[in-house]
Formats: sequence, structure tokens, C-alpha cells
Amino acid sequence: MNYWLVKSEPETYGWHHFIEQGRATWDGVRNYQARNNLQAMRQGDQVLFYHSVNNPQVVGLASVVCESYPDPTAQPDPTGKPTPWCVVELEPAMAFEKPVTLAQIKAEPMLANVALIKQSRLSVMPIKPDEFDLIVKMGN
DNA sequence: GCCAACGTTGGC
DNA sequence: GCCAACGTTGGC
Repeated sequence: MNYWLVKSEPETYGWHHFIEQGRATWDGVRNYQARNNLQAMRQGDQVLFYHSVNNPQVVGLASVVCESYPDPTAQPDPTGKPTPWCVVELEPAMAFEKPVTLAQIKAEPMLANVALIKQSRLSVMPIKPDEFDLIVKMGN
């Protein structure tokens, strides 16, 4: 089992949208590193759901319910090559009782190396198992 | 609203 | 292949 973190702006697609829909197609990723992470996701992997920009914090947990396939929202290539972009599908697993803020994550020495801090603009990133366990513990 | 980080584009 | 210009993300 692998662990991940995905970002979303709450005003565009927040946790409550996710809960209302019950399932999300994680489309629109247009960065190769993030795309590679999407492709590495496997059914049942656990995914931290992070709100960026306003009140940056981890708000809940999701799981991967469908592995990567081509992004239907990608512009078709005029030469007919298949799109390099892909999506996965996620379902909500659990809302955090207490969202874990970016400030808390930055203040925790064990989390000093998470990509969230090291690579602030990456929108889909892997999380190590012990880092994941700690963040979940902090949220509940 | 500002700005730093950083990915992409395009001229040369 | 280099690098300047530019656009976007996201923290503050």
C-alpha cells in the first residue's frame, strides 16, 4: 500500500464537494511529476486530501478506487498522439476531526522532509508511511 | 494583494 | 542548448 497527498483549492473543489459527489475523477493535472505520481497510484492506496491557498490544511482521507486512465478533459493532440495526461478516481474515506494545518506540519520535525514543504507547487505527491501515520494521528 | 518558486515557451 | 520572458501556483 502506498500513501499520497493531493491538493485542491477549496473554492474550486473542496472536501464538501467531494463528500456530496461521493466520488471524484481527479482530472486537470498538467504537470509531469504530478502525472507520474497519479500513474503510480494503485487501487486501495490512501490519499490525504489537502486544501491549498485558503487555510492550507489536510482535511481528510480518500482512497484510490480506480487506477489511471487518459484524462478526458485533456485537449486532443492534433497529430493524433494519445494524451500524456491521466486521471484517477478517488472516494472519501474519513474526514479529519481536526484538520492538520500547514503550520502544524511545518512545526513538526518528523515532517520536515515532506514534499508539501520542499516542493510547495507540486499538486500530487507521495507520502512516506510514517509521515502518513503521524498526519492521520494529528488529525484525529 | 504581493511575491517567491518554478515550469514552460520561444528567440537566438 | 541557453536563457530571458512570462504564466501559474500557493503561502503569507
